[in-house]
Amino acid sequence: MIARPHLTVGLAVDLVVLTVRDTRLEVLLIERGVEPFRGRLALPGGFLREGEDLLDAAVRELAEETGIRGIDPCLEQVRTYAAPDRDPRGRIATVAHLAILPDLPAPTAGTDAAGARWEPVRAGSPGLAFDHDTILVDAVEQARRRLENTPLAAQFCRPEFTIAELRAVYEAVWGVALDPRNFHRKVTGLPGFVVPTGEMRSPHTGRPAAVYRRGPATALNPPLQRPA
Amino acid sequence: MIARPHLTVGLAVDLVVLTVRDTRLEVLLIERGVEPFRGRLALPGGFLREGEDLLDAAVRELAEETGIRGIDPCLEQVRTYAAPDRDPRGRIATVAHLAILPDLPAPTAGTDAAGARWEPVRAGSPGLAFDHDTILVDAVEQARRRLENTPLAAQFCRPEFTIAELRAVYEAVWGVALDPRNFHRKVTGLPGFVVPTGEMRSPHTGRPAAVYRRGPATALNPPLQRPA
DNA sequence: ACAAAAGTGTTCACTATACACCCATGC
DNA sequence: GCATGGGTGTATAGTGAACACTTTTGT
Repeated sequence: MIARPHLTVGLAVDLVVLTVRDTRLEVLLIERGVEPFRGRLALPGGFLREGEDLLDAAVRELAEETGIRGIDPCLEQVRTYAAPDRDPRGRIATVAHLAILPDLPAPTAGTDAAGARWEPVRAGSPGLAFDHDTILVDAVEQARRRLENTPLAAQFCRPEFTIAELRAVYEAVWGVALDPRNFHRKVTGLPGFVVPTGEMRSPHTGRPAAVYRRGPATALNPPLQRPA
Repeated sequence: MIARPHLTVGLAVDLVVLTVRDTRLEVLLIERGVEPFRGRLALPGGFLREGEDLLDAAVRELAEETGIRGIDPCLEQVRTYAAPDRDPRGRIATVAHLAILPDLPAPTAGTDAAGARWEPVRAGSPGLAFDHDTILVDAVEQARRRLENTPLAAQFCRPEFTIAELRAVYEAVWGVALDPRNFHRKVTGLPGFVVPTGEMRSPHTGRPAAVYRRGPATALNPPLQRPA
């Protein structure tokens, strides 16, 4: 390490906020209200402030730009992007974060954003501003891996949920169909993943489903294997 | 995103360089030659320069501070650390990188480093400078996970290696004993992990072992499960 | 001959999958 | 009753751990 920095950069956080709506995986995007890329879709995010750590900044920006707050911040780093030419404004590095939320009321546009809305995660190229296409792909891949090894999927659900709702999350994120019977046994068998509340919930038609809450487990052992 | 950065920070890379020597997992540390923390052990690293991306900087710093170069840079990001008070010199963020190398000749001290040497990775607190204790723990954990899912372990070995050498890597990094027979079958059975060269190598005593090279696989399917 | 290390075959327990089946509700 | 979705039981195939055993070298 050298005593004096040779270069200072702007340091930003960007957020890939994922949810499952109507069995589809969707991402929260904003329409940029300022240059550069005014009018283009982009991930929410912004610059760090004095005295702020990365997570503080991510939580704050999410609230400012989309009105989403108060959510138990299920936030983790994806990676940092710092290519010299990634931002036309100059030398700016961004630390990408992954956030997983249950289906929520429509977001509200905030500062510097002309609009905020959910968009389905498509395979193709959504044409986002900056290098946000790359960031989105990396974050979705990380979310898929996390579902295998951590109880993260429960974060996509409201605090109380049924096994079928949890299964819908896995099917949406992985893009595969899972056997409802075997899935039920697997997750209820994994210690600490979900705990029953004792209550029941009636679907539109059919037998009522038991209601569960998130369990204390922090890692899944053994992991849920994603079908090849 | 806001048009003008509210804060600029010094951006550094730090390197957790791991190797396996004599069946022990070791990390490359430097003795700091300048303040702050002069004389304390630390991870090699340094600031980004104009026009450099993160990987460029990591490769350059490794060469400058330890004399290690020309190695196929098996380098990946761990995460970014940006707590406001993590560096007494001011607001400095660092992107930690993980590097995996085969056993090499002793490193040479370079600029700003009074010395560079391998140290065993201990469970306790090595008392490194800055927040490097935390970074080291995170990086080792990432290395352990990578061994399960990627052919990364082969990077710990020289270009040509025996299955027993590869097994020694897993045992050192995971800190467990593995069954030589089952391990042999597993890795030779995984498509693309290792490819036989046809040559043999005689150990000090005993039957000669077949020599292998790294295969083309980039992910292990199915993953090698680490014993609980 | 013997020790030591490489590599193979076989057994056994455990796990995942597929799917038949039963249960509880709305209409 | 019947359709619909929730949940359980069970047969079967596949996988991983344990370990006896054979092979090939140095001394």
